[in-house]
Amino acid sequence: MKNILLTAEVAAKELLGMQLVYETVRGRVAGKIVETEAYTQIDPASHSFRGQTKRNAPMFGPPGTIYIYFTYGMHHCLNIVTGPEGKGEAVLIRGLEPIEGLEIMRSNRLGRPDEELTNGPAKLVQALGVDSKLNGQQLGKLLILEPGEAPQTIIETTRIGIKNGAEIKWRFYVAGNPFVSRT
DNA sequence: CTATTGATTGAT
DNA sequence: TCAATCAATAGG
Repeated sequence: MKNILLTAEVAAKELLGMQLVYETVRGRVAGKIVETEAYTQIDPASHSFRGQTKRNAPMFGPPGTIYIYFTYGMHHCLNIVTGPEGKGEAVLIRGLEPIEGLEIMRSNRLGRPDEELTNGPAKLVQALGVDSKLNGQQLGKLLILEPGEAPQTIIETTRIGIKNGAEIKWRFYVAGNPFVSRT
């Protein structure tokens, strides 16, 4: 898994087009990654900016560590740790194109049309049915990264929902894909 | 645009 | 201890 050994900024682009697969008791749920954001320790918007704490400890783990955090009192977001262990870098997964397990995703997000199953960081966590029990675990067991086709055009722009570091263009998405959270 | 919701953080 | 903040979403 060479891609997650790279710095977060590069890995975020490499992850676009790859498949995220979650093995559940109800079946396989999978989607293509179409939107990501990079966060590093020198980045004022990153959870790791002020050093390691109990909450962000998984970000300082080895590459391929899963970091799932709880925010706004109601949402979970999924990150994949990149770079060497101890660097505090990760890539936030913001958008997925559903591939497998559509029935499971729909049941996890009742009342939502298919286009709104996975077009946002907290939405895709809910659709996959990912549990905070995975926080701190390694990729490759329940949650798996599988190779895919690199997208033709990648758009680079500013990240969403942050104040500090807002000018840094570390949001990446597949041009024209309907499962990108915003345009 | 606002309400929602609770853990985390930094200031008293 | 208390108040502000927060990598978001849904509904009007």
